Amino acid sequence: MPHPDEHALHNLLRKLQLHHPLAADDQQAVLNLPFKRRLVEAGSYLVREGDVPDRCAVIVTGFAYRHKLTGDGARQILSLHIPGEAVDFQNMFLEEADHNVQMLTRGEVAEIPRHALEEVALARPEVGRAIMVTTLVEASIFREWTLNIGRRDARSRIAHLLCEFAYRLTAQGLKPGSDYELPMTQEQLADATGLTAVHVNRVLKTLDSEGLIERERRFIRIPDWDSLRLAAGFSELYLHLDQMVPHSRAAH
Amino acid sequence: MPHPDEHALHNLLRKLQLHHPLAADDQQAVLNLPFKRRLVEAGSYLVREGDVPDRCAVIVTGFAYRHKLTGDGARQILSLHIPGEAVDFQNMFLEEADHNVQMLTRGEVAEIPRHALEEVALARPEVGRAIMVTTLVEASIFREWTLNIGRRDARSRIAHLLCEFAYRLTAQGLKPGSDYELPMTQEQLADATGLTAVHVNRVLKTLDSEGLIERERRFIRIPDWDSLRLAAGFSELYLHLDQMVPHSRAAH
DNA sequence: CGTACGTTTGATCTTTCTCAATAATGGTGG
DNA sequence: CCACCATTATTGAGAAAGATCAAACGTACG
Repeated sequence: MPHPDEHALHNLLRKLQLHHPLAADDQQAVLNLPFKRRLVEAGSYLVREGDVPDRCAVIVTGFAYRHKLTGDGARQILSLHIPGEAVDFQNMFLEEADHNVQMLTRGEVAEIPRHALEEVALARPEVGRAIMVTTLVEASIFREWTLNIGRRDARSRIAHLLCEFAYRLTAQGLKPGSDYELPMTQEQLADATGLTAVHVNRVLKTLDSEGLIERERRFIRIPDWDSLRLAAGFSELYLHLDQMVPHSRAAH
Repeated sequence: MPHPDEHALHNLLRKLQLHHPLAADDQQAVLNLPFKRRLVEAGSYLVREGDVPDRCAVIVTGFAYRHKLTGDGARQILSLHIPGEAVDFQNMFLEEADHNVQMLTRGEVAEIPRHALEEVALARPEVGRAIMVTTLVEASIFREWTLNIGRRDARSRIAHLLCEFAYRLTAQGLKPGSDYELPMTQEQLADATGLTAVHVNRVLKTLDSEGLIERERRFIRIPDWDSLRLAAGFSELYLHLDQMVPHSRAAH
């Protein structure tokens, strides 16, 4: 939950500046963007394949995921999204959405009209660039997921996803402690890693018994960050968090 | 081979306009970009992980691929690139390349200084938008590959890659006939699909014996486009080739 | 407090991988 | 043009990771 009187786009600004710091007036321009707050249930769609995007949803609270389906109805989750992230940069300049974005949990989004966003991006080159950079970082994460699914075994894949999520939460200032909630069912975890739910369950148990993670409901605690990183083959360079305090240091 | 007196950036312009048509003066601005031609051997690197990008390579002739490696040295090919494609849009606005781009074949590239490209993108919003759109389409292809590797079986994966390559060649005007050369070893095909070379070989033979493809060296002929599409679960929407003549119609 | 959803577990099956050997192919120097 | 070498393609046999099927167990929430 954000502080009640905190600006709904504060998190978006934070996210943009993770990759491209902005001057005070550019910051203000982002915060001045028009938007409409909307409460959304778990499972509700923020974007549907085939939609013509006319607005851009920013997550204020809650979590979302991007996915697409094969002709046979198999689902692949393509990315996870946390508060502060704009889920429509990927679609905004295209005619038609090529995938779905759905809420993982209940939450709140701020919807910014597309034209307002385009106007600011054009009038303020540094804001435009911040959007571009943020979009490119997302593409970098897509690539890492392809590597993860294509070339790592089940144990590493899941460990990698757990590392990435923790890292991104920390970067966004959303993870004060050494544990966090991973707001996904094992079925969703399976669809994110190209596995089956049954196998995900077994791998989670293995990671648990190996002492790499501790689980309580969907809360994950990572007792030894370096061991999990090793198991995952995780390297955070692809997140392009240049100006960040490294997670491992923050955790000590 | 391009016509000898054809402009080296002609193909880039064509590619950009596949997704976002440009006015005459914007077109001219693209063609006026400064560049240096360079001959490159098969296997030479256009981008290396860790590079600070200061120029953007456009493929004039030949083919390239994008890839990254796990800590254990396993390679995942992330995308294929054909003449006219700019290989560095993904890195240009980031501090540091997070993956490699390597030539698949011998060929020629035109290297455009980064600052010149940024200047044009800024001075000419429509060119900037064309670059943005092209980059987003690339991201869409990354997502389709994740789906392909995560949720399709080996046969569909390979069929899908064959469909995509044919489609993109056609869109770029590089495939006049009903066959094409797929300039990859089976090992590279394996790294692109998350399989092993041995299994790729077996699947290719299966596709061949099923009559879905005919092979002669690395030339692929697709006798019945619709059957291969079906086997692949291929739908071209993710390529965002809005203004294109559909391949199936062009093939009739 | 019951129902739907999510998790856990076992048994068995299948795809794909691994290892290993052989056969083509293409390019190179003589 | 030919012989040679390195790379790539093909094939077989056996192993393994992960999928499938099925059932039981938890637990959140209306």
